[in-house]
Amino acid sequence: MDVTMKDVAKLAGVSLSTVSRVLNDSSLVREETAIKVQKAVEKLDYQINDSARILRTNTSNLIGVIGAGMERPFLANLLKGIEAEARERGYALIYGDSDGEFEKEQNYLNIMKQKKIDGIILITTNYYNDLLSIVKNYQIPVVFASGYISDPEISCVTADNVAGAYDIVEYLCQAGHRDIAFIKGPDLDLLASQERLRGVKLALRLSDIEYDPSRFIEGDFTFESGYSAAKKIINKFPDVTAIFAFNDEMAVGVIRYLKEQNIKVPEDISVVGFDGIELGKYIDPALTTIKQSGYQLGLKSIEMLNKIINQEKIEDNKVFIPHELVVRESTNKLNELTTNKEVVKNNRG
Amino acid sequence: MDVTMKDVAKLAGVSLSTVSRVLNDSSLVREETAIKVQKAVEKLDYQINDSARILRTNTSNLIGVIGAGMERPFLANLLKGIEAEARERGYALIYGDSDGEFEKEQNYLNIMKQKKIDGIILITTNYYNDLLSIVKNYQIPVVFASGYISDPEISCVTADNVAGAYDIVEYLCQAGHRDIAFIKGPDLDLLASQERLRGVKLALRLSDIEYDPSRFIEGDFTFESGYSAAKKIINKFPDVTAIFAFNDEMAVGVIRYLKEQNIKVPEDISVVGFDGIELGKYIDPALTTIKQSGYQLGLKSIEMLNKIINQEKIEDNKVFIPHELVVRESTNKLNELTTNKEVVKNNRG
DNA sequence: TTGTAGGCGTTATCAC
DNA sequence: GTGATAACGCCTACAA
Repeated sequence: MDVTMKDVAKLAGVSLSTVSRVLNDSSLVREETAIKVQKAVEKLDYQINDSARILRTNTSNLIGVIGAGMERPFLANLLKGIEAEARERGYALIYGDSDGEFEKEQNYLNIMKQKKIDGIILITTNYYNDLLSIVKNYQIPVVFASGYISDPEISCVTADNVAGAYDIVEYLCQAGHRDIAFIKGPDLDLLASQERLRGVKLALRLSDIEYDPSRFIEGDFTFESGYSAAKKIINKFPDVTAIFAFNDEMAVGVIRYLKEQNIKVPEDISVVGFDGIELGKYIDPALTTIKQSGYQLGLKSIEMLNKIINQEKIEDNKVFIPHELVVRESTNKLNELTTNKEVVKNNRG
Repeated sequence: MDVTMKDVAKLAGVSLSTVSRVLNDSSLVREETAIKVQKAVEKLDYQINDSARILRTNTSNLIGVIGAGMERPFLANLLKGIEAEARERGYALIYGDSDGEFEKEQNYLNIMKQKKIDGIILITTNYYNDLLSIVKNYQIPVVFASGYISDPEISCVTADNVAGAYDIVEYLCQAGHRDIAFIKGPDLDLLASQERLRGVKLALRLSDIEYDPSRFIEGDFTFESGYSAAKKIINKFPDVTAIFAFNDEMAVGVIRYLKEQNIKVPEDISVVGFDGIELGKYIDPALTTIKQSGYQLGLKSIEMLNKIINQEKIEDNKVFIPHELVVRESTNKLNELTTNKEVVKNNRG
């Protein structure tokens, strides 16, 4: 069996409670005694038994994360940010992937409840409404990190997808593009993709361009889906001058397809993405996109969750992280030569 | 307070022990009673208190994962594979990023021990020897998933980095390249990068090419480091005909730099990577590389760990996952035209 | 300032 | 088949 407090107490020649006090930095213990205990702890390499502590205190310093498709670069960085900030604040992470299936989400939620997690970060986009009612019922502090949740009781941290999509479409329109095609996320995605869609519609309306649903091809945020969506677009709408893929990976797929067809980017068709993943700087042509920081998103999510757990006052439970339009090489003004400069426009925060 | 077994027992009109038996599928309980209990469980939406169970049984169904740089596509897929297979086998995951720092690794190891994890997957490459001695001392089942560990007591699952690197260098040599430059991983990486280096040396020797250490530039597996390493290479060795970056992201960085210098890939310089991430198919030119499946690696790691935990017999505690040379567009034979076909050569495993 | 004792929610060992 | 009851290791009144 492992070393327990009892062993430490015996070695230090004090009682159990004294050991406990020392371990919990209770001030009411003589320095001399504390040192004795510390020495015993080190000598025995004592490690607290977390289960016993949790059982007793009902608080675990454990945060649950339920996500889906976290291998996408943007989300991988989100997870990294979550982990770093959670560690910083003394939480450990228990992580589950739902594959976007409600049953798995539900399942993880139960497991996490059983483990008495202090709070939970949800990154799912499909069945979030069902999830919310479970979470509310369980009374677990929760922060959504994958989109805007209108329910006033629920906290969320997210990029402003509506504004971001608006910005980049406006940019295209101002560059003279009117014949634009779009690659959405999965129709099951009720958050980011829907929000970006709203931003697009808004920008189109203000530029006096008719909204044509048939110009929105469904993708699934992978390279491959961008590639095949591009094929459909080129076949159905040979006159497009610009394509907006709702994330960078799909935009990369688009660019690949266009190259194979000897269609020049940006001379023939401009291509833009969303997210601003690192890769976008290195493909050719470098990708014009809306940049947001997944890492930052993760960090802010934990920050907010921590406040909720500690019942601190929260000014606003809907938080937007900054985004910016980054113009690189994959876009140009209609009937103009390409400019290769990287320009940062419109940095909101 | 939450619903406990006591509440269930009361509602079902049975004793605590009976409830426990039902929950643990003990056969020695009358069907009738079992149903009564089940109903009470559902009615109260009873969830077991995991801490109490762990405290009592000393087994947690929890697997710890300590990694670093997990946002890299290959490793993100590894994590995905780990998660999927762990879930499948009834484990939950507790995940920590060490940033490649020994102190953080050590710290997570302690936290995980306190949580009574059943086993641990280590994906770190720097201080693994120090980690190993701690893990051994803690007597926790462990599987390494980031390289070959020679210690016969330690299990590992990994791609055959030596053979993979050998294969791709041999391929370059057979295509007539003798003037090759290399971009290693960080010198701190004592596993994958070192192993690939060994494979390279072997292939060079067999092709009768002198090993010149100055032709090995240190990178850190990022796009950016590939980009800047390429710059150094072109300046120092203007006559190279091929560059082998030790992972795909760096290879993408190389290709970007070469394009900016109007150096044609593969006509002027062939470029190869390692890992076979999805992206490699979509950049232009598509990347020749050694492909291995991170997902598969994760899956096999959990499979092995599960066996160790259950004290099942293990035939071989060193497992290699398959790799294959995938020839795409970024390489050609010296003094020949590019071929654009994707060819799978040498699928071992 | 320190020690004693009860209980957190389970499981396991006894009896019945 | 079922039911008491004693741990598991820790925290926390309360007592000293």
